[in-house]
Formats: sequence, structure tokens, C-alpha cells
Amino acid sequence: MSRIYDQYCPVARALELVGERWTLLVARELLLGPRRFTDLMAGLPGVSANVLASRLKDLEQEGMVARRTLPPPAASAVYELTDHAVGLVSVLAAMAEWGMTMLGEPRPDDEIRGEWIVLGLAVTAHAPDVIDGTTYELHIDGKVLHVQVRDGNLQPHQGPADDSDAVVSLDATTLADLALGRLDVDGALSAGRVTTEGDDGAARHLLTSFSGLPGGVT
Amino acid sequence: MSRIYDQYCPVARALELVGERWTLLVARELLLGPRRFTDLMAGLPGVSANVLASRLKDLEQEGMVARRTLPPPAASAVYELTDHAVGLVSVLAAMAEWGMTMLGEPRPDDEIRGEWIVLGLAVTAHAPDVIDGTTYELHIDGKVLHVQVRDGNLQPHQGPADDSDAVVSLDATTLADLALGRLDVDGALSAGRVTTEGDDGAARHLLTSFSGLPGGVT
DNA sequence: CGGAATCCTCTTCGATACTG
DNA sequence: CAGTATCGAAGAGGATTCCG
Repeated sequence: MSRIYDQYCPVARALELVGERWTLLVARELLLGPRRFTDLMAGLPGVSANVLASRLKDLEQEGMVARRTLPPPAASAVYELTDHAVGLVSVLAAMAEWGMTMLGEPRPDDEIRGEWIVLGLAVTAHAPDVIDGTTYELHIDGKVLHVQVRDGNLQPHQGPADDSDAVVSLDATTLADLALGRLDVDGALSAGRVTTEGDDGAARHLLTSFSGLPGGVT
Repeated sequence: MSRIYDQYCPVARALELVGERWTLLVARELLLGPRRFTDLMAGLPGVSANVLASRLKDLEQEGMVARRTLPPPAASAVYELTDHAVGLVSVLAAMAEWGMTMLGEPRPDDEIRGEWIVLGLAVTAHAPDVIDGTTYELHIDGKVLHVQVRDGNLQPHQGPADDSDAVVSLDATTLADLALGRLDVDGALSAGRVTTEGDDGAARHLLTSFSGLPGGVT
């Protein structure tokens, strides 16, 4: 059960819904698409099974998350964000945008995952250089996700793209180095830390929109 | 000490900074201006002294809050948001905006304070009707605060205005009823639940911008 | 294998009392 | 007024077990 503040205040109400430890990170994971319990465990290193189960139960009760059983032959249960959670996305976006400026260097014990950085970039990057309607496939440390450009926004999703304009391959550290200005696009490409396929120009536009964000060392 | 997630992720980083219980509510209180420890205790019903002291210490260490001793003869210590906390404001705004839509009716044990509702309104209300550069003084349940309109945004502050265009007096419940569409401007005025002084037309514009927001019963 | 339930230890919270 | 000290209660974290 979520703890309450007993204050008739919008901020307090929001915190009662998603303010507990791990809750917003669960939402972060679900932002990229439906996930099974085990996937969430894997995507949230450090969480314990009982806490995750508890948070999912809370979110489900609040109507933010729905538990659905996939049709056969998969027949496994997945959790996904409901339509009521659209407002939650803007909270997550604000957190990611501010957190991006406070990110700094990875600490010794930090787990590094490409998706997390992509999420931060997606909300932070102003994408005037990226052409609306394009889709990019990202291969980060072997994992595949794709990003759609819609109305000047970058929307990340898990898995491969149906039809991508370009494929960009790099590792999570390179992505973070780009984002925070520790590496520039030309340097990354010439050093072979980033490789592209398909429309190389478009890929370069995407990388440029990713690089040198506020909070970086520029 | 704030607990950490050990994830190199912007959202996780933000949560390490302000994700603990009460932390964002402390920031909410400081948003309206500098406050003494005792003021904060009064503005955060339910918090205990040790938790508040701990949160202030954390925020100070993160550089979000500064502790300052007022010049004589006041000579009391106040806490205030630093310039580094500007990014934090957008997080608070996102929370308030979403929380406003989730607010609903006050629960039996809810404390009701006008400032909290004003804060929610300030970030939620689209203020096309309110004239830029105007200032309003609000008297809510005897407490005085003022709102400045700048670039289409409403900025609330504690205390009286230096030079206000209008004064609006009401109680917190009326304000919430207006915001959530349980009451309209005409009804509130004619029932005497709201009284205005100064530029009545401007006051009406302000009230209109406050009324019938998303999440209401309209 | 997926996920829920149980048990145990540790930290944090919350409330009251106390001190400079 | 501005906190610190103390202590019981609650929650987090980890491991293990049980159920489908």
C-alpha cells in the first residue's frame, strides 16, 4: 500500500501515486513497451522480487498499469502502461530531462544500459536536424531498439523497426559520451565507436541531435 | 543520506536527488520563497522534525537549497532554493500538472491549504485571458500571497504584492471547487464565496483562467 | 520458467521528548 | 526557535520456498 501524505495538494497526490522508491523506474521500463515480470527484474538491477511485485500491484490498482496475458502460444503475462498513464509520461520526461543535466560521469558501481540513455536523450534532444517521420534502428551493446521522429519528438521503442531509414550501432558508453559532450560525432565515427548503415546522412543528423547536451562538459 | 540506485540513468539520478519521501514537498514549500525551519514544519503537516532536518541537509549538500542567516535584527536562519534548483522546478511543475488531474475531492483527513492549490493552478492554467505583466494579490483563508503574470506564466509568491492590479479573496475549498469545475466563476461571485477589489475585470480573468481544468467534473 | 508468498535483517520513518 | 536523541513501527532488501 502506498503511503499517503494527507495533503490536498497536486504534488502530494502525484507523489502518493508514483513517489515511492522504484515506482517511476518501473514506469521507465514500461515506457518502451510491454514487459514480463522477469524482463522487469532484469531491467531494474537492484530491485527485489517482492518490491517489484508490490509496485506493480500498486500501479495496477491505480489504473496506470495493466496486466495482460498474451494470446497463445506465448501465453505469458505482460505488464503495460494504460492510457491513463499518458500524464505520467510527462512526469517521467521532466525527471529525465533534469536528471540528464545532473548525470555526470558513471560511478564505479553504476550499471550502464543504452535504453536509459536513449530515454534521456529522447526527451532532452531538440531535434530540428532530424527529419520528421523518419525511423532509426539503434543497436546498443547488442540490444536492438528503434526511435521514431514525430512532430519534432523522439519516441523510443523496444525491438527492431519495421522500416528504418538508418541503423546506428554503438555501445552505451559511447552514447553517454556523445550526449554529455565528452565525444563529438566526427570523433566517434572516425574512431569506429559508431557505425551506421542505410542513410548515413540521416544517421549523422540523429547523432548530432544526441550530442553536446546541457550538463555536459562543453 | 540518500539511497542510491546504482544505475547510470537520468531518471534514476533525478530520483536519487529528490526521490525520497518528503523531499519534493520541501521544495514545493520553498518555491514560494525563503522559509525558516519552523515555517517548513508548519507548511508540511505530517513531517517529523528529524526527517525535515535530514531532507534539508541532503538538499543543501546537493546544492539545491542554501541555508542563510538573515541580517540583523531578524537574525534567523532561512532556507531557500538556489539557482541550481531551476531545473527542479520543472520536475515539480510536471508533478503538479499531473497531480492536478488526479486530485479529485479532498479526503476526510486531507489538510487543505490555498498555496498548494495555487501552485497547481499556476502550472496548469493556460492563461491567455490574463494580461501579461499584471499582478494579483490572493487572500486565501486569511493568508496572503500574490501571483505575477509573466510571459503567459503564473508565478506565485508568498506575502502581499508590492503593487497589485486586483485583490481576490476566497477560501481554499472554493479555489479547489473552481479549479476542478465544481463551481463556476459567476456562481462563486454571486454566492459571495469570492470577493474582489481593484480591477474587477482583471480579477475575473484570473478566476476564469483558474476554472474548469482537466481532471475536473466538467 | 514465471511469479507470488514467507522469513529474516537492516534501514528508514514517524512521533515524542529533550537540548543549545 | 532550531534542531538532536531516542525508540517503536513500517518498509526495503535478500534468500528461499511454494504454486502454476
